[in-house]
Amino acid sequence: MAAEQASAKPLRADAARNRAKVLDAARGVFAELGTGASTEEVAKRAGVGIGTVFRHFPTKESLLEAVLGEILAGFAEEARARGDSPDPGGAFFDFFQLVVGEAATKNAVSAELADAGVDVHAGRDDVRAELRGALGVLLTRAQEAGSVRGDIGFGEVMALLAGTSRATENLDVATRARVLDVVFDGLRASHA
Amino acid sequence: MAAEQASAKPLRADAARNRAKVLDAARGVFAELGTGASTEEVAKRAGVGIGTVFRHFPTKESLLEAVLGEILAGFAEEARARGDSPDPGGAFFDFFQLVVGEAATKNAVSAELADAGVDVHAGRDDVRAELRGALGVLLTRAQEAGSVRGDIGFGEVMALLAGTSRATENLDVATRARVLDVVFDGLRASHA
Amino acid sequence: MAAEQASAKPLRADAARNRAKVLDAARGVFAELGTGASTEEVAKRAGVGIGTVFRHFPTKESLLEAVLGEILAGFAEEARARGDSPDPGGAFFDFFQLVVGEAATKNAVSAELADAGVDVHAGRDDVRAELRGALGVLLTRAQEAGSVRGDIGFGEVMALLAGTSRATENLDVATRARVLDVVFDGLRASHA
Amino acid sequence: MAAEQASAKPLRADAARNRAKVLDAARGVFAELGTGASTEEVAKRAGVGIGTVFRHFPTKESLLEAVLGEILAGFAEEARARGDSPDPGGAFFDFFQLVVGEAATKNAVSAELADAGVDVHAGRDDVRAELRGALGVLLTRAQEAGSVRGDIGFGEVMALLAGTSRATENLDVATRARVLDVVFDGLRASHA
DNA sequence: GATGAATGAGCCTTCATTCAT
DNA sequence: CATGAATGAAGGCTCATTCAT
Repeated sequence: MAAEQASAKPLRADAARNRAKVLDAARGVFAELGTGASTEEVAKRAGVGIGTVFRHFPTKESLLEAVLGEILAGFAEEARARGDSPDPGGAFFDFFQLVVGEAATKNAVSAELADAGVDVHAGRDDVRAELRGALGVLLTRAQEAGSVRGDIGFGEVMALLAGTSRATENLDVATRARVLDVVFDGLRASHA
Repeated sequence: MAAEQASAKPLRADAARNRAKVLDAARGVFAELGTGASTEEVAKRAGVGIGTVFRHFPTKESLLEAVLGEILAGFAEEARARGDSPDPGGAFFDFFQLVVGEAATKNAVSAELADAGVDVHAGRDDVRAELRGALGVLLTRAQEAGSVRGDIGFGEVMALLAGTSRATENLDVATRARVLDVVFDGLRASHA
Repeated sequence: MAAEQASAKPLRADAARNRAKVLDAARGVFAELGTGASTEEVAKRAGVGIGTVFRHFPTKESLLEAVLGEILAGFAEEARARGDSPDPGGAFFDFFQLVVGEAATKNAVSAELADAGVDVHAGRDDVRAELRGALGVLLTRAQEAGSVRGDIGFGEVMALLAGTSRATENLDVATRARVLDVVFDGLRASHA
Repeated sequence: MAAEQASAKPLRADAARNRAKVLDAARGVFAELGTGASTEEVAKRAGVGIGTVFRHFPTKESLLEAVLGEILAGFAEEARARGDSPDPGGAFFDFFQLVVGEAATKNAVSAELADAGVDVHAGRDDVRAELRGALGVLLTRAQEAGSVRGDIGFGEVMALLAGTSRATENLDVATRARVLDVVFDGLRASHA
């Protein structure tokens, strides 16, 4: 009654633990091996039977979605945390850099980020909405503060985020910094 | 310049024709269906037996590489054609836009473009060198003309090219234009 | 009537209730989905956990057997009820038709009926014996009354019952009636 | 040019041989182990790789259909061969017995026979049509000769065929003979 | 006793690659 | 050289059965 939290079933303690293990393993595996990695590999890394993976995520696609959801949720969280920063511009660019940096390590992140901008799969709309909301705040405030050009919206930022992440994936730190600098300058441009 | 058939075999006329058919088909198939498309599909579209595909490209990966090579070669060509433009800045941005636009249609292009920036696969170094040369000219001239910031090089441009292509793949035209505008502004920035 | 719990355990009230629920559900599920239906489905329909199903029926096969037993028991009951009919021939054919009609609805019935004629699985001999007894009475009386040919026994009737059920499963009513008519005429034949 | 025979591709000699081997193996495997037998088993018995089975029959279902088709075609052939017998009644019953006898050995036959009566799967309509034609002749002639009752058609006969086959599958010879006798008498019955 | 999460063998199917024709 | 049949590893997914809670 008090804290029901999620949606349907409370999920037994061990089941929840396994679900988390699987999700974690999946994140790692897909990051390292790409989304083409086998479900078996995920199971192995999670230290569970393959049946367990499929019990929690009845489809490979659903597993992918869940991973993406987690990532996006994490980003939304980060965005939210910066929502009332006294330095809106800094907060926005800080967030941008964080996301891109994340993608540098985990290969799959950017791939999935790309999907996140567009729609594609149902069910994750909630997470996407959250991210849209939190990032929207960041963006709007930065624009109002004059730190970010006013002629772009959520869609453009997501695309830039995904694109820069992708572009940056296998680059050395210095080059990555320069690329990011270019994009940042573009974002600042007073439309010119 | 002089010598045509780089390495060993002169390649009979019909063989060369088949090689070309396969390459064309592969380009189309991978563009439409992604790199996950089956080799069989390529053979079918090329109108040849699957054995023929494997005779010319002993591995699926080698076929992918060849396709990438073709794409890069085409881009190198385009870059070269703009090498002595009286408007260096225009030439550079024109080229950039052309590449990104191409990727908008052919999904696989950007995926492969990504690899092109870094090294990854051997054998394609020659094409990459050509592209580097031609694009280098475009970039340098644009920088000398003050149209592009001076603190970036080939690597950064390739990354931006790849990233923007990816970011832009599934966007509507208007959004795509805006994203491109941001990147362009970033590239123009007087270092800031 | 007298003795209820045949063999070992008295079985707690709720346990017995669960057993019944499972059996009922199984009957329905197998009838609708065929014997290939999953045990999980049975559990779901019964409103119990899958563990409960396996507690009562340690094997899917044993569950199948139990279902068959129930069906046969039901038939035995029907046969018994007609055992002292003043119209032995009518009783026999009436029973035959009843069984075949049942199978028309519940697909699995006939499949299992087939096994019932022969031996196959142990443990169900008691039910089979009951059916054999009750149907035997029906048959013998019908034969003595001259309504059914005398050169056949229980085995033949069971085979005919199973076969006709099967044959009749997916037929429209009219055709089914005609097929039944043929078999009935054959059963009546004075050996000829 | 001379004998094109089939439909699309002439099929290389070895390919045809393999197709036949697979079909034969499938027939045997499904007969012995039921239609639930694995495709792998079929491949093993045929002495080919599993890929070969799927090359010829892209789906397990298509393999099943092919097997059924072969069986039906064989029956159609037998029926046709008896089409102009001087003894129409004998021809009909002879054929009936032949089919039922076949089923006695090969378990799957009757299972598939059942489907054959109704429609179920497309593609096999041609074989079914042939059988319908040939058996139709047998039936009509037998009816005209007064050997078979006139109030039944192809559908009834197919159902009886399938049902009797099923009923008879695991019976000893004597019982089988008696069951068949009953059905035959029913078929002869002057409508009664 | 009941529950349902965990397990893993096994199934169908795809596809890169090889090789006889 | 071209062809396409053959191959078999690998992948996604299901399901009977076990066992900790």
